Amino acid sequence: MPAIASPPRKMGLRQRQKIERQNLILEVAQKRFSEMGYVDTTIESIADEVGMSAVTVFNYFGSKVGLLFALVKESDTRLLAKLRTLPDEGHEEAVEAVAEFAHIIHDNATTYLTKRLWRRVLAASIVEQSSEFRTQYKELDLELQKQLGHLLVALQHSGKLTKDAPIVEMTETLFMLQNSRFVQYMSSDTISDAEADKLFRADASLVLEQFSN
Amino acid sequence: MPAIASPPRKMGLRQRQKIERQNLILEVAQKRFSEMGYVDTTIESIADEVGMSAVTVFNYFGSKVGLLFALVKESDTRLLAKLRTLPDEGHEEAVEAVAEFAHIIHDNATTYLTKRLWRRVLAASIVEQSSEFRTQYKELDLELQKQLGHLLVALQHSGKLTKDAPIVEMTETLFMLQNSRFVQYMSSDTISDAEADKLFRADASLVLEQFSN
DNA sequence: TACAATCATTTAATCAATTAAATATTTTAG
DNA sequence: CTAAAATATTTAATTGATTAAATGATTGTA
Repeated sequence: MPAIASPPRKMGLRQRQKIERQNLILEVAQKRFSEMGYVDTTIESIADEVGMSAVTVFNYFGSKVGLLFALVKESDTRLLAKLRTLPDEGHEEAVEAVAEFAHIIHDNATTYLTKRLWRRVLAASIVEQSSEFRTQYKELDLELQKQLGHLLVALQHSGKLTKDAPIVEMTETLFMLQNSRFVQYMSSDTISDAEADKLFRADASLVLEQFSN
Repeated sequence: MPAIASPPRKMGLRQRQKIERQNLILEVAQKRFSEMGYVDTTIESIADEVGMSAVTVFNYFGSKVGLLFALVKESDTRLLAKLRTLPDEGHEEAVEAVAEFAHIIHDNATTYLTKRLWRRVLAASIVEQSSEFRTQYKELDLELQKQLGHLLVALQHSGKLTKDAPIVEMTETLFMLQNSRFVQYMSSDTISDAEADKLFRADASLVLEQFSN
């Protein structure tokens, strides 16, 4: 996996090194977290591999979950890029389109982090009261929901949804459903992609059907 | 808050003491967790108050979250008792009935544990891979979903829902929604009961409306 | 170039959960 | 009633994240 940002020129040595080091840490963290799992990866072991002290890693990312969240941030960036192209494509059915939306999210998520790591992320996003994590996570959710909203509007314009469909409420409810199916999917080691997809389609049908053409 | 079980007679001293001690620990844990929060309550401080060693507490409940989950179990027992009486009462509307179902869950939950503690519980239920916690939590969910199913069937029988309503799918989807609104409610310190209620009603309407009489 | 102010990194300490080893209590069989 | 077996409890490590104190490097300025 590639580093996030390349160090821009015209920057003090300090800044340059900082970014380089951060990327290095992220790379190693991603590898070790994925291979060994979150708990069995000590910050020290990461620090050792990149050749600095554990406290330095700590200083960069604030805490162990901070490090994990930094990884999530990378995955988010990519996800949003992919999603923004979605409403343009023509879809046969409203349910199709919404299922595709969900699929992109799942696909992006599992490509970058393991299910076990996602569980950590989800747990942390619930529990870390104030701190930036929860905020950061909320913002992503909000952005995703907005994208889903765009999608529904596009579907309405292309006549796949009726004129009187309550877009705002549907967006809200569908997003909730997508979200909880995501959690369900990540929480289970046995559920297949196909099953997860099927479950969400059933949800979406119940909500969309009455306003579909 | 009362102890869960009273020590039955005709039981070795050991068994007797065990139950007494467990209850004592639970009582103190409940108090300290609620007052100080989960992180700022050390097992040691609980042990001190009940006059035993920290390791003993550990032995009884396996781990710190184990102790928290033991508290949840108590709350579950009460919840199920309350819910089982629900389908009997007559309801004006399907949405009403389902909203009441959700309300009972929220009410019971907040009566017994603080929101902050619930976040810990939710997080742990996601993250504790195999171990009994996840299993235990799943079982409760299953039982709750079953109750919701009963409720929908009752609504159908009393003519509040149409004959052709797909009960199974609706139960599944509504339960997912209820669950995620619960998480949302617990995750936010600012959202009011009324707001949470309103959000879930909107969800439920979207699902139920087309099959309501 | 030199030097003070900043910022980074490291080494040393803390703190709390968990685990292991040692000790004590109950139970049970004779 | 008593000693071995079974079970509980405690005291003594261990471990790993986080924090504090000390050390080192870089930058901006005269």
